Amino acid sequence: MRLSRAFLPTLKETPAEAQIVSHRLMLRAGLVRQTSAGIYAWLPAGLRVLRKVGQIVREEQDRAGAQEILMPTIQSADLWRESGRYDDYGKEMLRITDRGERDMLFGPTNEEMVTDLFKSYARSYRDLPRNLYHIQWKFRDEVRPRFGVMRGREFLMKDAYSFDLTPEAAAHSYRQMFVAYLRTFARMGLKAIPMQADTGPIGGNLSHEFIILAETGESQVYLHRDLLAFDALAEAPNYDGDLKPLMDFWTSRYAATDEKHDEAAWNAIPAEHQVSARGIEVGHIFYFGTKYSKAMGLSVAGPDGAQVIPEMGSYGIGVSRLVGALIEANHDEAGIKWPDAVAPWPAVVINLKQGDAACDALCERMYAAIPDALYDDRGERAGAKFADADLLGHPWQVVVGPRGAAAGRVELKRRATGEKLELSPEDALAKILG
RNA sequence: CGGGGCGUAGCUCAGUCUGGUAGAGCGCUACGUUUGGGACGUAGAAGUCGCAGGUUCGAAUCCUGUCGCCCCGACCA
Repeated sequence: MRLSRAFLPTLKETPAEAQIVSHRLMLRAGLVRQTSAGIYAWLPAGLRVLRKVGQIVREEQDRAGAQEILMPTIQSADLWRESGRYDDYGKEMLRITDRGERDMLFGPTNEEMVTDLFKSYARSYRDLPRNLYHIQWKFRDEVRPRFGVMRGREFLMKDAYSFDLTPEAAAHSYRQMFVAYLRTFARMGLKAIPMQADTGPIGGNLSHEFIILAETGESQVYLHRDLLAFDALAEAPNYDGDLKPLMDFWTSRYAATDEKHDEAAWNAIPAEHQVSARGIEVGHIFYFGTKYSKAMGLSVAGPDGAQVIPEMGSYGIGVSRLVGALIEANHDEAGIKWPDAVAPWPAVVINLKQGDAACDALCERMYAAIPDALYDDRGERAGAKFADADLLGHPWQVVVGPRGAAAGRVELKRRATGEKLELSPEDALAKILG
């Protein structure tokens, strides 16, 4: 994409409504535009990130054996009356009436719908286990939206729903998602720590929140320092095998949010291993048994012919929230520092002197050689281009000036570290593409 | 939902107390000079002062209502 033709409206000053750093940078870098409280339009750069995040989520869900579907945003109130949640949900649910005076709603989540959907087809235990997910916009009419896309009213979420014959099988499905989540966040360059969460009426220990550490996090969290050194991508998991050892490993150190914090267990940890910080919840998984399957009349024939009510779990990842969270975790004074995996563009080629034949030629050559690169071919001054490049946070900046072009050299800057190298075009390409 | 604050040019804001018919910086357009970290000069374009009533000879300014947005708290992926 040539910047001279791109819809990439960057701002020098921060709009007054933005308080936290990710919100400020998302507005300044032209990633999103607020259209109402907690509702955002995604501009080209932001949409690219949103899609990359979603794609990583999708790949890891598929790898773990979940299957993608796409359910509607608008749901019938009748579905929610079956589970009893229509009255329970309160004003957070956006209720709509259609032209036929039917009660509808903009879905805040999809347990009812997916259970009803699955019920239409599942007949026998042979139809289990199954895990269905979708990545869809949700709406929760928050009393007080804030923090930009991290706490919006409309948000993009991946939600998966597992159906199993027995609690033991459901626990396996749960572990599959647990492991898939570790990999998903790690691939985005995030250290997401699983922390035990409230399980509601089911009990047990099958509910975890995945939390990343950031100064602007919404909740206080406590964890053992070892967890920060664990590598979620160290080995490719066998999703059909026994995942319990892996999950046990990840839950072997203390990690808790404020609500679940246990002072006694915390004090047992040597002070130098204690980490107390703010955290952002980016994922939440839980097992809830037959709550919805029972209420919605989902049952299948078991091996012995008797009807069995499937055990269910649900698994959420805040896809749009992650875009904000990624910025919270990767930025400096000048702007965003995108991890390679989610950057809107892998590199920007900065032409410091349009009209200089050698400069133009070398830029065109670099631009053509880097797949999906951005080319700053605007007639701006160098400082403006550098400032925009730092703000947009492209992982690599390929700076081509008249002196370097004449000598057959480019300057390669790594945004994450600030490291700058004078290289031949070939060596620069090797570093970027390597 | 309780408490507080703010709506004036694309963005950041001044002007409101003390009514007299709209300003600055940035951004934008044109031209010239510049050109490796958000240049300078000259000339321009751009606002029904959130909206609706009211008071007044006259309202961005005073009064009433209303809508929107933000912050703190309670709540939440």
